[in-house]
Formats: sequence, structure tokens, C-alpha cells
Amino acid sequence: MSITREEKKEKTRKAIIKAAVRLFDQKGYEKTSIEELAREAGVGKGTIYTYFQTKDQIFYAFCEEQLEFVHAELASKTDPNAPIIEQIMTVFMGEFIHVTQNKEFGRFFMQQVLFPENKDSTHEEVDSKWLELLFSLLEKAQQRNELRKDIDLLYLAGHFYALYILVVSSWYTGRIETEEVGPGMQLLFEQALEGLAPVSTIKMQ
Amino acid sequence: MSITREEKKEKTRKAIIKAAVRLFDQKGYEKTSIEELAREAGVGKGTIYTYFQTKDQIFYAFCEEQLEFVHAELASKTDPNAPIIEQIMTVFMGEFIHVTQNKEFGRFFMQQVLFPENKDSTHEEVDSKWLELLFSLLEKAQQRNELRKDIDLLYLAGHFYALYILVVSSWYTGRIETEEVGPGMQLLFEQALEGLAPVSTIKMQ
DNA sequence: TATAAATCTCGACTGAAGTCGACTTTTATA
DNA sequence: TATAAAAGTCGACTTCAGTCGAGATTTATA
Repeated sequence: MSITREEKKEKTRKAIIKAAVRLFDQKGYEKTSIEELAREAGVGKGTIYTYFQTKDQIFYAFCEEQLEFVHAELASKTDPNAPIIEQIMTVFMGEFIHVTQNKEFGRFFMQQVLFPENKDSTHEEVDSKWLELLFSLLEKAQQRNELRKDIDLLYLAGHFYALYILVVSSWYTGRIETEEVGPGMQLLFEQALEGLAPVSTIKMQ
Repeated sequence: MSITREEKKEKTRKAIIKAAVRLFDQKGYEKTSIEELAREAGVGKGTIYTYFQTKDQIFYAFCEEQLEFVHAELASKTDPNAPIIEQIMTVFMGEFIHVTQNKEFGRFFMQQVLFPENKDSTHEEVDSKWLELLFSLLEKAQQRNELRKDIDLLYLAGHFYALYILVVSSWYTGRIETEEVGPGMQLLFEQALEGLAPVSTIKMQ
């Protein structure tokens, strides 16, 4: 039964995350101490550190689990025949709503995804699934001639992702209110599609 | 002499920042303890906390000072008659080089500017000066008909800023190398100007 | 100049993150 | 099943960020 050990580890890991979710939700991330978390999870303090390198990583692990679920859900929700801007709005607004569900965690998540502290980034797997979804939407839109074919998929995704980051950041810094997020994002996406240069210089009047 | 006290406070503040720069540079941010920093600055540990709320804020204060200087320099460097893309490249590449001078600090700076932890953001002043510079460049480009006039300046700035953030993040996550930063940014800016939608759907063939 | 009020300085103290090595449990081997 | 090695568990311990209130210094008022 070489599986027993593995199973047990996975169970302990889950127990820690579960306890973390409960406590973080109840009293906030800062106010929850590792000792308390260990007690709640039914393990010793040291054990926590064989599963997670830092306190941060515990919530980060939870975020990832959640997002993996969210991404899967979003993939099924988007209508592959709708205009690309509509599909992208669905995906990014879904992402936004889940990431900012808990403001504190969302902030930490964005900070870590964009400017990670540790090299051995554990989150690449989640990222790549996310990109796959985005790529498939964009690729189909390219085929439908809704998007330029001479721009690399990675770059196309980059443009939309960049604007998404900007909007989330604007929300976190208080430059925009919650109800402005949707309209603001939509407008930015539309402008990105049309281009920032005036019609007269490239297009016919 | 009601100025004596003020002057002294300013001197102490500078001394702390100076000591911080020396120590952070020498042994890194994490490895430098506040007690050590206090010793180096010639003040008590508690005194540090009358000048800065947290350890983070100390380096953040330093970053701001540096950037204020950099922005002033960049403003004089950009040629107001050059194509807008050239001017914007100068500004953002200048910013990038300075922000990433010290990788650790740049990461922290970006994290805090985009997703700040404390509400009473002290950095709004620096931000606004930075935006002023960008705005004036973009406005002149609008007048020269290099940029659409129907897009709000704030949005125009947003598009370029968003792409800048994306590039910096890509560098921090290791998705692009240092030498790819310039060309990548340039390409993204060009694409943003032209638009992501194909010529045929909006523009004349 | 004398005194009170306001402000600033300090380091001992508190609380919590993360370490460490002794101890326990599981697995591999005979 | 007996034994050694490997893997996992634990909480006392160390270290450090941040607090606090007692004492020092400066300013305001008479």
C-alpha cells in the first residue's frame, strides 16, 4: 500500500487549507496566527511548514484551487459564437468577481501573480490553463476575422490581459468604483480593437 | 526659531532613508532588521516608527524620492516633436530601467503602486506628477492628430500604462528576458495604435 | 526666567512567523 | 517478523516587526 502515505499527506494538506479558509474568512488573514491555524487543522505548528513555505502560500494555494474551478466554469459559460468582445467580457468579469470576492486575498493574489516573490512559482499550472481558455477564444475569433491574423495569439491575449490588470488595479487604488468596472473594461476593450490612432491616418475618412 | 524642530525632523528622516539605502543595498531588504537600521541611522528603534508606519514604507519612501527625480529628468529628455510612440518609449523605458535597477525594490514598488495595502496612500503625489507628464505628451500628440481626439486622455494614458505594466510583469515572472523588453514594448504600443481588429472590418482595404 | 504643555526619543516588551532537531510512524529489506 | 532507513510530526525556541509608556527636549505662556 504505497498509496497510504500519499493519501494521508493530501488529506492533511486539504485539512490545512480548509481550516485556513474558515479562519481567514472568520477573522481575516492578518489576525489568524499559524498556531491557531494548526490547532484548527489538528496538526502541529511545524507540520504546517512541511506543506507550505510561508503563511502567504497557504492562502495562495486556496486561491489557486478556487480559480481552477472558476476557469473551468467560465470555459463552459462563454458562447463560442458570440462577438469576441462579449466573450472576453464574460471571462474577465468572471475572473474579476471571483478574484475580488475577498478584497484582501484578491490583492495578495494579483501581487503574487504579476510580481512573484519566489522563483519556484507553483502557480504556472493554473496560469497556463487560464491562457489556454483565452487562446482558444481568440484563435476562433481570428478565424472568424474578428481579430487581426498578423498578431501573435500571445500578444493579442496580452493586450486584453493588460487592460484587465489596469482595471483591477484602478479598482484597488480607488480610482474607479465597483459599478464602473464593467463599463470601463468594455470601453477599453472596444478602443483596443479599434486602435488609438485616428481614422484619418490609417483608415479612410 | 520654530523651524529648528522641523529641520531636525527632516534631517532624521533623511538619515533613516540614507541608512536604509546603504543597508538594503548591502545585505538586502529582508536581512536588514529595524534595530540594525536604527543603530546605523543613530536613532532608537521606536523613533523609526514615528517617521514610518512599517518597514515597507521606508523603502517605499526611498523609491518615491528616486522616481520623482527620474520623472523630472525624463520630462526634459523627451523630444516634444518626435512621434508619440518614440516619446512614450523614452518615458516608459526610462521608468522601467529605474524601477528595476534593484529587482527586489522594483517588485515591491509595483506591488504597492498597483495594489496598495494601506488606504492613506502617500504616493498619490508622485503618481500625479507622473501622469501630468504623460498627459502633456499625449495631449500634444492629439493636437498633432497622431492620436484619436474622441478618447479621453485618461483612457489613452491607461492603454499605454496597461501595456507597460504587462511588460514589467512579464519580466518579473521570467516570461521575457531583459533584452526583449524594449522590442516587446514597442511592438505592443504599435499594435495598440493600429488596433487589434483587422483592417478589413473597419478600415478600407 | 519659571512652568506647563506639547512633542519627540527611546529600548524593554509583546506577539507571531518561521526553524530545528528530537521523536514517531511508515516503508523497504532480510 | 525484526531492523534499518526514510519520511513525517511536533512544539519549544529564536528572531524580528511593531507597541507602549516613561523620560527627555522643545515650545508656548506668564
